[in-house]
Amino acid sequence: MATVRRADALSRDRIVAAAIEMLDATGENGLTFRSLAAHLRTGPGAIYWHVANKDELLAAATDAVLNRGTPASEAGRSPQDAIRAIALTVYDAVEAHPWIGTQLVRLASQRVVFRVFERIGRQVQALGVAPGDQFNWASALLYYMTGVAAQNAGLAREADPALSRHDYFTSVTAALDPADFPFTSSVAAQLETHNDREQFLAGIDLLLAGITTLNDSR
Amino acid sequence: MATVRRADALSRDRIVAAAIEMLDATGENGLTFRSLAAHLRTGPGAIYWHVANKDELLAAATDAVLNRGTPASEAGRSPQDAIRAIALTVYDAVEAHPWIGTQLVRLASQRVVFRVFERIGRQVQALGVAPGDQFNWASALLYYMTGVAAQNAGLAREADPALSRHDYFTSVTAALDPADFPFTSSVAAQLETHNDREQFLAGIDLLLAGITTLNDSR
DNA sequence: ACCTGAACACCGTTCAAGT
DNA sequence: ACCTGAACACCGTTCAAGT
Repeated sequence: MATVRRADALSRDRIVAAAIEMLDATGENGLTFRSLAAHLRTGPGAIYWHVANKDELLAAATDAVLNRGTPASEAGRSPQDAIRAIALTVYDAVEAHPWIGTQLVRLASQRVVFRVFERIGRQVQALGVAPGDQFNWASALLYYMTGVAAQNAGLAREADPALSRHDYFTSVTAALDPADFPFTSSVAAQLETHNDREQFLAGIDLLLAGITTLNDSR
Repeated sequence: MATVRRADALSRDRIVAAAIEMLDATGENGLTFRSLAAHLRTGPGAIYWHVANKDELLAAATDAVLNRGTPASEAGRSPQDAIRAIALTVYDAVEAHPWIGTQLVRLASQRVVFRVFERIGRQVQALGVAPGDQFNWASALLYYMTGVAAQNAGLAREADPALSRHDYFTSVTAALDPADFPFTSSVAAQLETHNDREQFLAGIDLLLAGITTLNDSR
């Protein structure tokens, strides 16, 4: 016999879903056990019956967001395209839920991170990379992805959300002395339209080009 | 006439130095305005006379640590070697002070980050990279570096400090089902000695190889 | 000008008491 | 078994009062 529950009973899933909603709406700083409990029309203590602590809650929310939808099958495309697709999945998830960027770097979320690592690693193998390089190069791809994610999350958390990243970059660089920052200033001056997603992919392509080159020369 | 001060008077520099000391000794979670004030034999309010808030204090501490010592001159070496040296400067600073890793991704520290970006960018220019690629490729190098830094900082903050990262990797992967994680498991099995610093450099070399290859093909 | 430390407005987490 | 909400042990930050 299944346990009888009130229709509005709490559950781990409902709590995680509500947490995601609040994180998306009010950012990382907007989620507290008190605000979450109020949202769920209960007391803060109730949440602890279903979730061990805030770290676990954030990890569960990250996990849920990254595993939404069916993971695109890697069949039928080149390993390079598969890696690009995996990378964009993560990128787009961070774009939609900036707070994940912070979580990917936390201990409680390492299970999710290893899932991405595994998918990347298989494609690195499919590229015919020598066994001795597989770990390093799969790691490089992952570090790059989490690096972008963490930066984006950091800015989303603290910068004015009304500012695009393009605006942000130009406003920060405008404060720099061009005499001390010739490269940054020259680059900022050229910058008309700057697409962050394309820039992210350019980095992935750089790593893929490196893998191809170094792999052939060994 | 210079202002007369007690020998043990507070100053921004003394506060930042004490903060670095405490961050190194007790980690990111060990630094509070109360503990810092106690260390300085004063009240928490006193610190606010010299420092706007905790974000500014952490940014100042990060700035101080990354700018210690004379920045190695880039003269006389190849751009590739110069980039490796810049990357290792950051890596070693994070190794010695793991808490910087978290800061490099925060808004208050962007000034320091742009200093690194500038140094990398000049070397990217020295490599003869086409203007249209300079921004993307310098960014890729920076994102990779901060990605590694943030991961290391995350683990240092939360994992058992007695565990080496090698131990950590094997303990996490041991909990994964080899059937679901064939790549991760195979890689973990091969892993005898795993040098994090060398792995970091392998990623930099991958990016450098990519730059050389893509640059020649355009 | 600079310092003190009590007080304010929060946190995450616990736990006795309820149903 | 599950929920409630007051209470505990903290935070960062402010500010009247001191020197």
